Amino acid sequence: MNIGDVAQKAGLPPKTIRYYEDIGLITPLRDTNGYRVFRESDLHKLAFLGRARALGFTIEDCRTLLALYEDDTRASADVKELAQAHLAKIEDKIAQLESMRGTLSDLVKSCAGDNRPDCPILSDLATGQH
Amino acid sequence: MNIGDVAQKAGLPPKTIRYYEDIGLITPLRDTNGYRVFRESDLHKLAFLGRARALGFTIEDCRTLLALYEDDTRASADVKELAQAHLAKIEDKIAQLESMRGTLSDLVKSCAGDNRPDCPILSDLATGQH
DNA sequence: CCTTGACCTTCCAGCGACTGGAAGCCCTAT
DNA sequence: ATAGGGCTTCCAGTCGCTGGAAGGTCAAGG
Repeated sequence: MNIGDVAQKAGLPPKTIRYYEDIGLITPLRDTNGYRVFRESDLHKLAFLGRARALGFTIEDCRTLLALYEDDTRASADVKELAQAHLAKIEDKIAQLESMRGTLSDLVKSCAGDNRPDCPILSDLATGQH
Repeated sequence: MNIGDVAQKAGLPPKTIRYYEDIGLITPLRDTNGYRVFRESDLHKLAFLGRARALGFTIEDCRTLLALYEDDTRASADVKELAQAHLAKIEDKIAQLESMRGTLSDLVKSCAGDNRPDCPILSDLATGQH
């Protein structure tokens, strides 16, 4: 398989796949013309990576997850720990964003949004007082 | 005021303040020795920027907000529009993260987290099937 | 056989918003 | 005189790609 095919099947852009090779996540073979040749195992890894990335794992997490996946003697506890730590970070970020949303939506509601210059959004930013 | 003082008062690291000068958000004066000299108005702007950044506005949004703030003839509608667009982005991001959280917390729950290698988290990543 | 166009290759630069570190000047206190 | 802290600039790195340039390769059509 060439990069275009595998990109389509894995749902990842060719650029991303080349990048993953660069950083050593995959190591496809090479044809005599220099083209990358992907095995089924490469495709499988790419799909794995795509799903892990879609869950928000960092590239380094993905590297670890792949290594765990390929290690028959892994302990599921290690995987779970990684996932839990990641989940905690996501929950932190959600909390942050929800706090922003709260403040912002209050501000938006309180702003007339007309031709006049008076604007509680700017006043709040200027003074930190609501 | 020197950069250290203003950093403390504005709650921003000196590095960030220098960066804000680099990109033209503020233009402090200079002492004969080359040190930056901050006026009250600079401090005020920095505090404004700190609050806007804390609400998640991009630097370019902040630039626009500052300009609106300093324009007596602004229409509050312009500010509101910017804030609303930003709010929408935040809500999108929250939705994304919540979807991740949902999947991840299911996976974490389903994983024994013991010494055995069997792990639904890895199976899910490998196959995309739960 | 030649051309066209789609694919592939590498390499370099840029995104956003800083942050770390090096090298060196300045100022104050002892 | 020296020690320390603070200030300066500049360069590089973060993260995960993404865009673009310059050029090689391949299959189909004329």
